[in-house]
Amino acid sequence: MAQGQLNNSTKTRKRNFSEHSRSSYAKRQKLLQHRASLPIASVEKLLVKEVQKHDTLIIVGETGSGKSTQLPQFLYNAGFCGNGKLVGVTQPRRVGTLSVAKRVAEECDVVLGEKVGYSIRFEDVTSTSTRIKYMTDGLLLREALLDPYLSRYAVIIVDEAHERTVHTDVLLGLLKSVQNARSKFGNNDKQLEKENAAQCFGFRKHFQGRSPLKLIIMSASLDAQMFSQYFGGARAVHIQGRQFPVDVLYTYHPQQNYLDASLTTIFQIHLEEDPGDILVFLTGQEEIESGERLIKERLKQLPENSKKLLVVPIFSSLPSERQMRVLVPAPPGFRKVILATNIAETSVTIPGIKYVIDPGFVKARFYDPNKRLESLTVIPISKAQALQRSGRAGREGPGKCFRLYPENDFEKLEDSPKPEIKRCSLSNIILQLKALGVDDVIGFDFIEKPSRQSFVKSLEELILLGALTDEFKLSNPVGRHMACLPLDPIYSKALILSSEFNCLEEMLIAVAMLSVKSLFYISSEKLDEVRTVYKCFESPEGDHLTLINVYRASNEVFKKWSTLRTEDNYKIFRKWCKENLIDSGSLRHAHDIHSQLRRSVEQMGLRVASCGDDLLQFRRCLAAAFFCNVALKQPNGKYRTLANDPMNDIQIHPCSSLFQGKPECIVFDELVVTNKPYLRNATIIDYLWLAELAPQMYSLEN
DNA sequence: GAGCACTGC
Repeated sequence: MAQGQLNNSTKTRKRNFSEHSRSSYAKRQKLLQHRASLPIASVEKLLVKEVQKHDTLIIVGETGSGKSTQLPQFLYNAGFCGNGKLVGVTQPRRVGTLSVAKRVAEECDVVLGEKVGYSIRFEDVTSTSTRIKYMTDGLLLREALLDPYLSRYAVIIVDEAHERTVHTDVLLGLLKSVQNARSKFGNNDKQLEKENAAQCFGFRKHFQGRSPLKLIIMSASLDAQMFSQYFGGARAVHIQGRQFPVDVLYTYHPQQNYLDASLTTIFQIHLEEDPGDILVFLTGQEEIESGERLIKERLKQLPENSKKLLVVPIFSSLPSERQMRVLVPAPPGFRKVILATNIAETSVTIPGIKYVIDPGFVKARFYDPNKRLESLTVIPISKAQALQRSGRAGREGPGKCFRLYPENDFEKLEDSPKPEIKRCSLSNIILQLKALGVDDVIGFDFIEKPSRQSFVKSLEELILLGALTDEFKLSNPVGRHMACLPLDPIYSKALILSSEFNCLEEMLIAVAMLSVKSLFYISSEKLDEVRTVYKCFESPEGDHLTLINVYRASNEVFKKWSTLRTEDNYKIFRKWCKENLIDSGSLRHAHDIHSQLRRSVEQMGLRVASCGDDLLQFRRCLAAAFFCNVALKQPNGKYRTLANDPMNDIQIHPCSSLFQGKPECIVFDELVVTNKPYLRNATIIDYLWLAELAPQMYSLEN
């Protein structure tokens, strides 16, 4: 696929060269000028020297320093890619990866996929000539499963490390041990080779990985100290950024109602301050939608000849076309006010912002391993987030940030948010580490270690699922197969089991659909409409079957487009989605996941068969895999989970097809607390199946 | 009878 793209682009370039040569020359001059003006440009030699001198380097680069685009080029030019080795750069997000790679390819004047390439899930735009490779951190982790010493890389740069995603944290630990092992091989110590070979499976094939690995961690300032300590006192270098000054203003008193205070501030800015757009950080969809309504009401009360204000919302579950609206400049005479979640902190950069309003809160997810319970809670932001938010006002010129809390409250904030690894289930991480040859996962060198209880609960789950033996070893073939699939262990188990239940075809669809969040875009106005449409797909036996119905209904129009990618076929697909109030991006994503999973299970030699109308088989298979997620109806009509720390009085989520029917016994996908605890994506099972299908957890006497 | 930040393989 990458090859095809390469050829195409090369042809296009040749054909258009004469027409575009003049404008592309000008564009290139501009690019080079921009490069030379970056703060990092003046320290190129110094940086290269530091990398040559130290195996690990922490680079603290402020926004606008050019570190992500320039440093890899410096290293390439300094000869770090000798012997066909690569400079790898990891990023936490797909879009970021792609856009930096594009930019660098332009700067190097090469076709993307040649010297400069990128690799993200579903898209590998690299070739044998690629030397600078941008990728998501999760993908490099997957790569480590195949090549435990990451022997192709001379340098690995971990960008945005301060965001502390699970992938980044695991990657840091892994890179530390790979670096250690590779420098030891450099000393040619046979005994150590043997020891390490025992630790990392697949080692014998990878003898090339003997040269030392250079490691560069790029971070924001507040966390540099911690990274340096973690890497044994590694040297930290600071690079100047290029930001405009931002005036930070605080309130005198804490605000009771921050939404109300935000509105007051919006109008104050709108009526009294110079032109420039406003960015307001709120916590969720509901808050943003009511904020939008309230602003429009207040606007009506302003005198007719007042300045105009355009309200634009943005949050992740908004379909991407509507998200794009924030990038469009306000029409003449209008000031734009953007109501955003923390999507605008890192994922989306909005041009034209001069004013930021920061109430100081964020919605965060937490996980309770004992109850297997996720919760979404509004909490105060950290200092790092507050700085990130105010920085959004100074990208194009001097700006102002209004923090809706007193200055001494700022001092009380945590430095950084709690890293994700302390807020999620460890089951998947443990499985990955085991597959990488890390036997003692609790002893793994995490930069911050999750709680012991969290390890214990996930280890228990993996043993119950049959992924680990009673001696905590990865089982063969079940555990190995599960580790190969890019899924949560329960989903992987469901796929593996379903080939025995003759319903792998159905389970592939169900798992792909469960992996995609927010398939239906639901704004508060369209609520009833969504219900009516959803009814056509609804299965009385539960949501898993409903999801399968949606997928199958879309299959015809999707297949038509995916086999012949014409604009017309795409329109037909989009029209179908629109009519059924489904987010086309999400559905497309589900189809992509489905085909990736299908390839994987076929490679494992599993038999892809359909159970046809025998849906009992499918539900029995769900019970056999999701036995940790079973709930029983209580006399009061609410539900009780059967985990070892059970929870009472939970409701099936009202969007479920089982919400009204209230069956006796269900399996569910998630237990989430928002305003109340809810069970999401439920399907009816028979309680009596459990003793037969999951005897490891349900013996007959219980 | 309800709406859930953000990512990723």
